[in-house]
Amino acid sequence: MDTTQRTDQQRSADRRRRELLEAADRVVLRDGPGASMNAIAAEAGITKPILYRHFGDKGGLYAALAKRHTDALLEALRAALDAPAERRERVESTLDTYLAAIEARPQVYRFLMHPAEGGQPGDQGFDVGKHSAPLLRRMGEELAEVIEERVDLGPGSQQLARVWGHGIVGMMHAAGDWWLGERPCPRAELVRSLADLLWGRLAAAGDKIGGPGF
Amino acid sequence: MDTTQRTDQQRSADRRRRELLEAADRVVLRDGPGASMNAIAAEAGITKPILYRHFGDKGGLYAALAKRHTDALLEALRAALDAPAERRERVESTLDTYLAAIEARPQVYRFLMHPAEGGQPGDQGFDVGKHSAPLLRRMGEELAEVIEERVDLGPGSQQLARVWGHGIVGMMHAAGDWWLGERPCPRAELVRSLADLLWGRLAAAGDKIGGPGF
DNA sequence: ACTAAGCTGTTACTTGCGGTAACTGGAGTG
DNA sequence: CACTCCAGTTACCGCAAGTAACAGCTTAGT
Repeated sequence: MDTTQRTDQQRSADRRRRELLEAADRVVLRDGPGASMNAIAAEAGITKPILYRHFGDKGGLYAALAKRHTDALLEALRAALDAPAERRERVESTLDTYLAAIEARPQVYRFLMHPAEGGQPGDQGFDVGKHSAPLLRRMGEELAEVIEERVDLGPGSQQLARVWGHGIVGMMHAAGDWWLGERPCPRAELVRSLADLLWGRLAAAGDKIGGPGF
Repeated sequence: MDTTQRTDQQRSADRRRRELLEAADRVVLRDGPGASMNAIAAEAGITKPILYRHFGDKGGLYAALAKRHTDALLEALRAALDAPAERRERVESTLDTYLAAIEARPQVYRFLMHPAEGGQPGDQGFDVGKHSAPLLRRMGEELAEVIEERVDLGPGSQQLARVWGHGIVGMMHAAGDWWLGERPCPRAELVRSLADLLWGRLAAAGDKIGGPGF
């Protein structure tokens, strides 16, 4: 027996797991994030307990599912973040990468960020909250690292970089979410507007009429 | 019959509704957002169907509950936003108001923003997603209005103001969420860091060592 | 005073989900 | 051939949302 056999089993288990995840992906993208375990199992051509053997509980499946997309997105963002270019260009490219991703696959995005939507009444969502947050947190932490590592911020730089990392990610996320819902302008314009904000245009702008402006 | 009688009934109904909401508030703050309708009804000293008569479904109760806190918070933010002071001071005051609010009542905050957490396995959360978003959206829109109304942004100012409104709110939210979880620094420092970010300090800072920084 | 609404409240039920226990059939190994 | 693993199944439990259908009290109409 042994190592070879074990690896064989493990391989087949891993393959199965991937198949299950792909099936789950299809269902979630079709039925929205409120898809039931039964539905996912049916799509995969099997029944519930198998899902539970592989993923523990619904949160586990959700986590595994989210991890795939999350990792892919983070990879893309890292690339944009590490590209050789000036800071402004790099910021814009990162923003654009993120926005292009959520624009290209809004279903995935809504699953990651706003699970437990789009269901009929009586719908109970996934095990929300433990997974959408992590994506934003991870993005924030990664951005913080890059900032701290490349930008000279003087004393207290680490703290500052983390605040900024999470703050910028939140800005990107909220603006992207709103933009995705209303599509008030082309992507490039949104990117430029956000970069302008980060570049201090709010502080530089003059007051409009009476009294001190915001 | 009629108006007088109706008003009487309506008054008593409204009072009842308020009592129910207060009971729901207590339960949600005690048990987390996963509280069951049964538990809420029990806290109010009555049983489920009454809740359903008053609020339609769980989403309705949730919405009503969220609206109270949301309105209160927005009121406070409006005050900070409209105070007579310079722009930077006003921005800091608004940030501080928001952060003070979530710091003072983190349970309420988590209920508004991250419902469907803190439950045991098998817990199905509230009807998430339809309510946490609205708060952020409303804040974003209000901020956008204030910006557009007071800051001179040249052509395309309305679009730009909305982008910034949602972006800034998202920044505040994400940074606040992270800060509330880790408490890495006093509130005042967070406020200053975020204001610095909005004031373009990221753009102004120099690169650290090799190559163009972020 | 008696009945008819109309309110608040109840108990008891249905439905549908997440999650689990216990059984079934087939493939490899002495 | 017996024995052990597995993938897989059916059938079930618990629990929460939501819904009848019924019970009592207050109030109005005649």
